[in-house]
Amino acid sequence: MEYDFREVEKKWQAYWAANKTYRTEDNSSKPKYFVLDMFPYPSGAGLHVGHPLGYIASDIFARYKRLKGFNVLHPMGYDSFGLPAEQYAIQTGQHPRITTENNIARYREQLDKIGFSFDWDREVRTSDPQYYKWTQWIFIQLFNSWYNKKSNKAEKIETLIAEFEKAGNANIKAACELTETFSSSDWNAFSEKDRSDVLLNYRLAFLSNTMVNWCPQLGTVLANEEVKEGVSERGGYPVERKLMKQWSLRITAYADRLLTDLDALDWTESIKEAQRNWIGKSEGTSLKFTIAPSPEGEGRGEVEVFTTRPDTIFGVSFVTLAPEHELVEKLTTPEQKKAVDEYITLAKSRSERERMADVKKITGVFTGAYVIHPFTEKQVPIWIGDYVLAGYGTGAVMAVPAHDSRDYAFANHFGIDKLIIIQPPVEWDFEKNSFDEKEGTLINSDFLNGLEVKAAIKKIIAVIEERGLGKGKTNFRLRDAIFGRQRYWGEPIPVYYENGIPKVLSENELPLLLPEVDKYLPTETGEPPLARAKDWKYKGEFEYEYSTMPGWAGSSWYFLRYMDAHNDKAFASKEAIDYWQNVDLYIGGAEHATGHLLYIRFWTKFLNDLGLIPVTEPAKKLINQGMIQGVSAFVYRFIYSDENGKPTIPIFVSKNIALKPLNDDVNLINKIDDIIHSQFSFYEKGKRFHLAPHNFSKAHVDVNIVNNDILDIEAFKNWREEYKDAIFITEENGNYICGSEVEKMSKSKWNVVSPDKIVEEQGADCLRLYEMFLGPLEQSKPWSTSGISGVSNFIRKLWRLYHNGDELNISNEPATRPELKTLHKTIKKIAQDIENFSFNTSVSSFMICVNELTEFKCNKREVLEPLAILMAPYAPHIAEELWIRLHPEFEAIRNNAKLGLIKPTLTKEFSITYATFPICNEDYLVESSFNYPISFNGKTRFFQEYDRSLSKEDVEKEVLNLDQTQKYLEGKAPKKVIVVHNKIVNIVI
RNA sequence: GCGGAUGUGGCGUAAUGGCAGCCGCGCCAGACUUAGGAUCUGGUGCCGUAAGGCGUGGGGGUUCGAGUCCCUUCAUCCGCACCA
Repeated sequence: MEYDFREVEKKWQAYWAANKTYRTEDNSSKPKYFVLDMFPYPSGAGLHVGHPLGYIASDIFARYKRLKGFNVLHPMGYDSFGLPAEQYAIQTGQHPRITTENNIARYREQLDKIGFSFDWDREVRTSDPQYYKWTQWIFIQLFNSWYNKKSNKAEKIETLIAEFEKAGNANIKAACELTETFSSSDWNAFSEKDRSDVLLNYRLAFLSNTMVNWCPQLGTVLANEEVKEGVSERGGYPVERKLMKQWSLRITAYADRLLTDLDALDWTESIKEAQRNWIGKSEGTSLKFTIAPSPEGEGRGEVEVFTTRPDTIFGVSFVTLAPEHELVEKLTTPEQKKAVDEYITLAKSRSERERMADVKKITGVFTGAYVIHPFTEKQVPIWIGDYVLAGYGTGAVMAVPAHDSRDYAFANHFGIDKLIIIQPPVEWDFEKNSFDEKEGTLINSDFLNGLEVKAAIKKIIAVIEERGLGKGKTNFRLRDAIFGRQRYWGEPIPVYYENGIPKVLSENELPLLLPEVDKYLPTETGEPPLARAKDWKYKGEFEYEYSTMPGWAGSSWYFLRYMDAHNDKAFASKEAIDYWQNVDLYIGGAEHATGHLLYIRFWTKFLNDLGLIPVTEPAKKLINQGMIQGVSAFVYRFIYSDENGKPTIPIFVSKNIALKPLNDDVNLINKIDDIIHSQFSFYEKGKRFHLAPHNFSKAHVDVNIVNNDILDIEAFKNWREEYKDAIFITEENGNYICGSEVEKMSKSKWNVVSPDKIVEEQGADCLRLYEMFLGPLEQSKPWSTSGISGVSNFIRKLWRLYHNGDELNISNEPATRPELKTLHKTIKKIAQDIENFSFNTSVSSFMICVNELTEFKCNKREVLEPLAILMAPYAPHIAEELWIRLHPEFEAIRNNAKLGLIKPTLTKEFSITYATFPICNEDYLVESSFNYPISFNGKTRFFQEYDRSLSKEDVEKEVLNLDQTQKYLEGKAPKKVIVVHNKIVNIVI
């Protein structure tokens, strides 16, 4: 009888669950190993075949480590706060909690069918009050902390207050935007509100007026990484810039550490590079320009710019301010006021998307004001341009058109002079381009003349600092992380307002539960949904903060919660944290490069600063699995309407007809003509039909009703009510052919393939092996099931190796040397592959191994028992079944297991999960002779076998004496003979 | 524009600087047969009857020897992008 995967998989899944086979103990004499997957957001579409890719890989690794004698923590949970459930709630009124719970139940069911070795006793859900209690708790710690630049870490806010009381803020070096200094007596005289305002400038969680990405359709602000190409990542709605009072986290305080600590991490270079890019460290100089006095002679202060090229100071021909710059209003002359006001209104009205779409479009306006060049004393005009960003540097730049391409474009557009002050080392046409490189010799630059660029930068910084014009400064592209979302389905921010002063809840008041609301929409006055909650007041009196935390809050520390998931005294116990430390192997998608992976590092460093955890990084090693893309299917709908402009019964045209060039369409016109004539009397011939490509609309169709591009027409008619009576124009053979395209797998594209079908039809082990067999883990690839039969056959072949018909057929005789060679070769390969995360090559090694053993007709226990263990990480169900069959003495246990009668402690020992990974004995791999490839000028011509112990010199002698060698030498003497011992012989003629 | 990655049969892919194409799919031929999406055997990079020749996106280089290292160029994918 064939291997019955359905029965076997079901049996063992029930057994593992009943006996908690994968439960992890916190205290163990074994070394620890923490394997973590990025937990999923439980979406309504369920698990698709892309999800398990990473999970299977991490599961293999976790199982391997168990076999290698490690105490493995391999948990799973859900990132269960988020937008889709809330959008669904808005549409249907169903509480997001219900939606989320349903989705989680479905995910769990799907995950269970794949045979993962997760310790479900440690499951976390970010939307669980027992979990988000601690998310809120960490927020409170952030609120109660400031960043001390002297000690280079976060400290309790009390230390800061104590210093203020003693000496004001003069000696404080903090990550802070506040520039005014105050003395201790000032501080002591401040009102409570003043103190609160001052402290907000220092707190790591703080409230401030900031430019935010506002998405009107979603009714919320978004973080920078939630905005892609000017539209929201979720939903694709337009995003605009807006000034709002918002909670933020001072991640910029950690910019330098987040950057430098990357070097020591075993993460892929591309992720590290993406983070470096995102943090965007840039070293330069701040520089003050005095504003030329007004015609009335009054001084008007200074404009401060940031530049990385202070050496180009003599090439400055104008200064540009961002439209939002605070000096704009003050500077603008009466004559220019109208133009400037118009420009600023225009700049504001442009959405982010428009602004980004026409990056090349140069806009700007002259303010009418001038600054005085600090060295030449000449007047330099001040312009406004939206190529200057308000949020970066000082929001103002000194423009050097000859040596900066953006300034160049601006100057060209407005006809401003360019001053060439660097002699490029190569021929350069300044009529065509600016010369931006940091090389060349300074000219027309007074005391910098003759210096090379690098030397000039050094010298000018010294001069600038000496004259007090500015100083060396480092800027980061990284912005503080906006933390409030005007949404319902998230963690409430544990803050209330007492007389306008924000205050945090105390620990024993946590969790601050998410209140019930009547609708999940903003209020009529534009307040977030939480403002709808009835009688929701702190101590019945004070208003709570109405915004909730962003999606990334809960995921920024979850790895710690797995260590001690049910603790209600702390986010995790000290013992658990000290034992588990941090994640040894983290597997997840590369799309989190600048979001989640930056935030989780930030929170880890923060918690470390407070002495709460011993590590400064969340994960030692990170692997990014590739994305499994979907192959979308399309139908081509012929667009037409009746005389009232209403669409009538849909007509779908098969791909090859729809995509035919225009001239070939006569038949189609006639065909559609006939159909229309027979169906609709109102049709006027020739009036509405002009066949052109735009007559077709291409629409996604559910890939599950398409097979090899052929549409299941009946299923399609039932798919949507409006297609019930649809008409199909098929290919000649009667098939309707769909178009196809590779796209990201998503519900909206109807290309989601769930793993369920494969598990149902081929088994979980087959899915696991096949997903690994697909190719290197880190590579993205479109999903395709062609080839799965190879894996399926392999599993049956493996089974037959252990069985004769229905009976187990195992011999206790000693194995032969070739059999042992095959086994040990495989042991070595599998161990190497797993450690290199090369799971695809493992699968082919298994195939080779089973093919060879089948050929040997090997049924020796000495070989087949270790083989079962090797297979166990990849195909745990069949391996477990073989294991118990190999050990008939476990029969009683097996029977009891079916009844769920066995104590967990007892069963664990009998599960293959806790067997010992076999050790490769190299002795079996070595052959006594080696078959040398004999090559001439690098081309292999024939082979010759020699004893491995034969020396290089003797091999050379022997080879040269061979008849075949003489044949290829054609009587000539070899110029050179290279013998690489036990590898190759190359004869150069 | 900057950064990261990838280019190998019909397809997915494999090769510590040492026989290019392992393993699988597909395809071809055959065996068995209760006719199946089963199993087994053989073949399958391209050109050529063969001997042989040509082959890892293109060009160049290092080397006895290059898919692999170096330079250059092209193509595709991903991330960031007016960051001064």
